[in-house]
Amino acid sequence: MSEGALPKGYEFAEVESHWYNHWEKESLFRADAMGQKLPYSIVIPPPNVTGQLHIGHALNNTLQDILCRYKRLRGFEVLWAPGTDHAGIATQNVVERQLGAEGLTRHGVGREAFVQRVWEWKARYGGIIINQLKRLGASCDWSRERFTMDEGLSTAVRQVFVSLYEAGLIYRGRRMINWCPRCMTALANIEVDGEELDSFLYYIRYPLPSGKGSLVVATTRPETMLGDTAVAVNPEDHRYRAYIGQKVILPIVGRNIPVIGDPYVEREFGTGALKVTPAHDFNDFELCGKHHLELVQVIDERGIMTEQAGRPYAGMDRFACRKQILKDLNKSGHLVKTEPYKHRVGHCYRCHNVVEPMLSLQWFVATRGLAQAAIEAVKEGKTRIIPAKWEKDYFNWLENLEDWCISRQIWWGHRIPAWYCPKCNDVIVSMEAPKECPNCPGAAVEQDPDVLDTWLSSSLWPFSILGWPDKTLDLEKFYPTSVLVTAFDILFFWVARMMMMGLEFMKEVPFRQVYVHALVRDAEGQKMSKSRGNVIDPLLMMDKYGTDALRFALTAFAAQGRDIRLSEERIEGYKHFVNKIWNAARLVLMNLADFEGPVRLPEAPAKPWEKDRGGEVLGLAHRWILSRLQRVAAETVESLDNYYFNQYAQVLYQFLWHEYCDWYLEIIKPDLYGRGADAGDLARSVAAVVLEKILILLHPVMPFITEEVWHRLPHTSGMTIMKAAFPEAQAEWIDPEAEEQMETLMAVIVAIRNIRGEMNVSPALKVEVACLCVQDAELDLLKVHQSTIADLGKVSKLTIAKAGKIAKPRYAAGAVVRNMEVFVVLKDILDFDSESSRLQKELAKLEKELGLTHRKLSNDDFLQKAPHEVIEKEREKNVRLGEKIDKLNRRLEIMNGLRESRAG
RNA sequence: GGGCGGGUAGCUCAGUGGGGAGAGCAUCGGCCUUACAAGCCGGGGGUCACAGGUUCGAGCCCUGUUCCGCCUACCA
Repeated sequence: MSEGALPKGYEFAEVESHWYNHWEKESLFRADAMGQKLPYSIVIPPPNVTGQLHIGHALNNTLQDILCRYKRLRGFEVLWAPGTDHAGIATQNVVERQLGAEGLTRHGVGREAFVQRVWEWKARYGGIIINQLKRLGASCDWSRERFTMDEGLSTAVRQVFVSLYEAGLIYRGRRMINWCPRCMTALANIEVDGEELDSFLYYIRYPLPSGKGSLVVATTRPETMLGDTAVAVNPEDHRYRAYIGQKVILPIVGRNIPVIGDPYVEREFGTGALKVTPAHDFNDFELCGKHHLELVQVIDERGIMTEQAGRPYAGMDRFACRKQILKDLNKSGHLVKTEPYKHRVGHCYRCHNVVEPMLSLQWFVATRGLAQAAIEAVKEGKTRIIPAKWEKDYFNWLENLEDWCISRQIWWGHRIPAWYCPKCNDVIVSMEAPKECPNCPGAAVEQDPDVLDTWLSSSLWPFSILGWPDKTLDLEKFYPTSVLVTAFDILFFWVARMMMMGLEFMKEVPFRQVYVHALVRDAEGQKMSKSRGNVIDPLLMMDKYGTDALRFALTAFAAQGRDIRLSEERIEGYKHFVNKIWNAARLVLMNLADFEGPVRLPEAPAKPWEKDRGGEVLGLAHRWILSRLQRVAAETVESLDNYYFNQYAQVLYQFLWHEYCDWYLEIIKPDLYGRGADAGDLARSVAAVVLEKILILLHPVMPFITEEVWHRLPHTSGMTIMKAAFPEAQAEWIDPEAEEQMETLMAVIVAIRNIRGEMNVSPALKVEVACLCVQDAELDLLKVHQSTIADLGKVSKLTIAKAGKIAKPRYAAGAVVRNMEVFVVLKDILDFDSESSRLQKELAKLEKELGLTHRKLSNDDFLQKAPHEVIEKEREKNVRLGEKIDKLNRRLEIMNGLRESRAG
């Protein structure tokens, strides 16, 4: 990858692996906690150790990488701290499946051996996602890579548990929780996904013992009737008021159960009568407490009907039982009717099985106080959520937060540091295992078999990854972190909990800002998922189009507050942009190959272009491109500082392609080829310098091609682009005059091309052009740049004259540009009809515009109330349009005259 | 039920203090012009969902309607 002319094609695969290895070898991602630079830090949202890089990761990490690379270029001490999450249930499930394939079960192999298996699995496959992140170009400091089950992080978890327990913020209690019968563990409320199901509402008759009358209840879960211990009605409901206090017979079972009154019951829903199953429903459990009802558990932890469900149901699967019950109720005439019904049913977020509400002894975090602090920190602006609309959801969630169930009945995870004495039943919570019960000398204690919710360890991530509970230099330098970059789907799972824990244990927010980015969806707006089969695999995309193209595509679509609809074609499209960069570089470097002189940009005095630089006066195109470069640099900073990633991508795309390539390089080609007046070094210097700056500006989003081309530039002498100086915008190079003049010049050229195109003149054919100017300034401008006009407009003979000094060419198509008239002479080929219709079309457009300005200017209210500048602008526009229209009208008259004379 | 976001060119979307409707892709026409056909040059295409309102002026602000998407909730 040496200097010199570039190969014809850009070989991204080779380049990407080469440079990534180089960066790692040179430790360019490593942060120095002792460094003097200002810190900028991000902790990665740790991917599951079982994870495969999906498109969401690709977006998330591309954005983080952009920020990190950008901040490095701007002189910050950047730490992007990476790692993976042990993902308790998910990982356990993966290894269980693996065991299953071998005909084994986790209970069969036993706890210790199973956990050993998981570690082996992790050693073997845990690095996959990390390598995929590297493939993406992620500039994480891998020397600081952590895993949530590392020794240090495990210590942090225990420390947190013990502290919260001692502070009374962790407690153990028997409560109603969500239970996954597949994973065989408790879940936190947030880990339950409500999925809408097409189901049925079943109406079941509960007769009165007297035989006279009955109550009909409506339910979606008929199998739970086996555990009913009451029927509830609304006490205000006159239909049922008389039943309150009486008993009804539970069909099939034959048990008498009371009818109770409670305002919780909705009169309008179903029949207005509700069957109460306290052991299997959150609300029914509430009623049970309030009305002192019995509690009958008919479904067990595996989702199997219990003995209490009675024959023949005991031992049946809960769904099989539902079918059987319906059959039986139907037979006995208790099933009144069945109607289709759509409702939401809780599913395990890991295995998607239907969860069961269950009464269970679990550990909880009391969240009220922690949540309050997390709310206040955002309200006080200590942490800013961007875009701000997410703050509302954040507040809302925290305000309604219930206690967090943190114990899981699985084996893979941080074991709960609680021990029980079988003799005195005391609970000992401590960092290390106690040798014996402190109350009962000699009594061995047993550790709680459960492990902690994965999200508990994740909630410590911003400080545990930096070494807490030790007082480390990393914590000192990099906590609080600068920003957390995440999708909204883990705002509550993770972000809110990090806020709570950070504030509790560090007494300081974990991050100054939270940037919430979009979700990547497919082209139809559907969430990407394997089951839908609509996933775009980022690895495949990198294989096909290169990492830079994928990153650029994601970035270009990362507008705030909107989901991304991604399709493969768009990624492919940005491969063209990568190609464009490569070819622009080829052109420049081709001409630098034999370039002896130093590549240099003149120093920037107050007005650099007014000084004679040893015979080299900076020409218009150079002044213009350098001026535009300053603005683009400023826009880059503005975009990235505000997380307008799409704007960042688009500004650079536009600048490189449509200004630098389409105009600047085209204009200086004669110089590069040694034919122009300004021949030589200056054009090469400016072209190379601007290219170099563009590469730096693009580097955050396209790290690979920028580094590769950078090294081919003659003056970078082996230095990495990662250590280049960021091209801060320099006001003294901003040159409004050059911008204005270039615009005029470009407008003239576009006018010529436009006529050629519309009149179907072959690009191979050079034409004669006349430009008639009113103003001296424009006349001079065109004269100075006549060779450029001739080159880019493909002009054989260019006449530039003061209006009125020469006659307007007769057999020509014309256009009005600013105060000038541009004519393309088409002596033999002019088609009067098409030219006249072209002019008419143009006229119609202008007249419509004129009508609008005219209406505004004849409106007194407008003249009185609008700001002066706006009125002035409108007046100028009015005059300009009027003149243009006059000219076109005259032109049209001539055209018509010519047509008649030719016809005659 | 509540909340949020969206409806702008054929498609996907920008439009971040109200003041001339934009881009990319697609499409059409013309070009192998020695960086690039993965390219160059040019063209066409929009009642900014609908209806009101505020304003001299609304894609943008307000109200209502409608369609789509998402999030949330204890009507079983």
